[in-house]
Amino acid sequence: MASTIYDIAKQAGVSIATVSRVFNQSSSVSERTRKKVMDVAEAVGYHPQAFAQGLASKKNNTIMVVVPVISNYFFMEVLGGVQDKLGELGFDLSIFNVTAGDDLFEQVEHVLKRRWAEGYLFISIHLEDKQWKQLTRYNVPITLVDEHYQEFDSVSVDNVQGAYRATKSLLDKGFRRVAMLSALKSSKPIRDRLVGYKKALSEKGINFCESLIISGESLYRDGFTERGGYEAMIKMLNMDDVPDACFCASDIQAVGALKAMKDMGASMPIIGYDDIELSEYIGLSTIRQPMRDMGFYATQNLVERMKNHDKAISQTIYSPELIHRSSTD
Amino acid sequence: MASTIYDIAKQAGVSIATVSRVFNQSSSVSERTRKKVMDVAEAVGYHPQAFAQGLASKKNNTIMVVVPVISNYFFMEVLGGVQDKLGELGFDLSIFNVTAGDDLFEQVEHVLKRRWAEGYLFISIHLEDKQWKQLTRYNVPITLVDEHYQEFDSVSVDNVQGAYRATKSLLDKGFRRVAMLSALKSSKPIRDRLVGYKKALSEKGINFCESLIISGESLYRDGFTERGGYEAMIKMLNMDDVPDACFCASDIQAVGALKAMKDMGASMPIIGYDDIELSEYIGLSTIRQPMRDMGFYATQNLVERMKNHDKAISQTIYSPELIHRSSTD
DNA sequence: CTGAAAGCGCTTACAG
DNA sequence: CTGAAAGCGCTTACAG
Repeated sequence: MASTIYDIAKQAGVSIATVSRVFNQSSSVSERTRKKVMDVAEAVGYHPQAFAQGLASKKNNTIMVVVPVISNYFFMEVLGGVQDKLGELGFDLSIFNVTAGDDLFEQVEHVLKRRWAEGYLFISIHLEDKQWKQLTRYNVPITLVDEHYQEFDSVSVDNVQGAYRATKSLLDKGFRRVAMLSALKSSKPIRDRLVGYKKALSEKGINFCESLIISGESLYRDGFTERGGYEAMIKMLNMDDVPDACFCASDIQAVGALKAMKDMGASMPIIGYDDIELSEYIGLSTIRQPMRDMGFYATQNLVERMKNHDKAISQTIYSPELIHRSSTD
Repeated sequence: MASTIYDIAKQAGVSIATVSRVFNQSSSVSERTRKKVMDVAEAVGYHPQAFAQGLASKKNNTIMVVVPVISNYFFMEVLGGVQDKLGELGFDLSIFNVTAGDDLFEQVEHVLKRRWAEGYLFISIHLEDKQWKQLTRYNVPITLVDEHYQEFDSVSVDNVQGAYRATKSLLDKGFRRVAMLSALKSSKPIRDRLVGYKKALSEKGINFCESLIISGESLYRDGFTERGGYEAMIKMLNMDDVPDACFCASDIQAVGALKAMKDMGASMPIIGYDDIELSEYIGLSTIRQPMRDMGFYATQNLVERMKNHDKAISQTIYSPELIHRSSTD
């Protein structure tokens, strides 16, 4: 049977308030009392219980991360940054994984209502403005990562800019028929990246051609998978008029695309998006999103807001960086 | 101000016990009463609060996963499986990330003491038998993944066997100087895999040679990184007597090794370990660990134990499978 | 089927 | 610096 604050209090000959104070550093307790309490606590292996502390203090020292799916390179990297910061600050991490089938907004509201955490980090959760607006009434610290809404702090990367740079880098090399290896068309990153792609084309006076936007059939993880990239590239190589070069919506899709080219004995310059750790090792040119930094900074920002609810809202937008490697040589 | 069970009770004209019952499905409440309560609850957006439920019921519907580091392919895959199962069962997921610098056992005890969860999944947490033994006194459901101790349920893969098969596959092809691209020597997986490697050698009557066990310098994540593999392969290629073939302790290291070979204009058959999703796409031969299944099954097992503390302890050991791809052709 | 009441293990003004 | 006491928002026998 685990011991409670009452057991410790009795054994140490003090009140439960004192025991509580000892475990909450801050308050004043004489060194002698503190030691007495700690000795007893250690002897029986006592530790305050998270529930009870949470109920009584309305704090639980927990940050909740809400993501679409954990097993994805982008989230993995962002989470790495989140953890680095959280470890530093001594907060606990909880993860809520929204499921694909059900209503996203409902799930998000559910998380907020249950009040599991003191602060929430929403990673790649895309809602409509009026839905975000509704969430403001929960009046709880929220930081958005890879999304943007004016009433919450956010940390994101300019997707339009990134896609623009990627596409432009290909056009600058003289390629004219530049395809975009896409994914689920309705997804936010795809929509933004398509805009950047078009922008680069039009700047060069090249007409946009719908048939050059190609995606695979498998829509698991919205198509941001090796398989999605593989399928799309196969399609591309089977076109009557094969594209000259290709901008891939993510590095992981580019990995699949590379395999497809190999299997088909074809070759074409391609550039990815993300710069996952792996890309350096397979020589993939790409657009770098500072994923780890985003997670790190977003967490820091969130904790600051938790301490000061009235601080001005900050929108941090990273500039994506073009990374040249052999895949576009 | 969020509403409580009292507000709902008052507005619905019932007792708080009844409101509580409505939210706990199980108990009997007349359809009329239930509806009345639900209507009010919905109107004000009421939801029971996790803390209070936890305190009162000693349950919190949460499973805690304890891992060394999230941002790692192996854990990511295992976590994917955990999530699949958890979603199905309606449990919440919490993650505790043990930090590298501090005492592992202390951290693990800390997690258990705080009683955050109803069940714990320890992934790749390696302790000594007597330490595991000590944890049994917490008397809480624990399932081990990628580790083994007789008093807890566990799900693991036979590392000795896997390394043996990998090495043997190379020897069977006629290679004699087969190196092992290693990582932190003191880590459990490395120790086990070394045993399998040696076993395969001795079976063929080949002497074990210490100088063929090579690892990189960077020990971030115990050396299980692209960089670790890269550095090790560079060393290998610079040896006076370059090995004929190489068994890599993980796929991710193999990715680095492949790059090193390319950079050095060298080539050598290599086989990895894990079979991360990527491997198929880069043609890496490897030993498959069913990571997703392991996470899935371990979670199921844990939940079963949570429901029945007295069920017999089960040790599930998966057999690693040899996957042939082009890297060993 | 429903209510009154005790209790879960803490925190935190309020006094002293 | 320390204690008595109220309260956090629920659950759950116990009665009826």
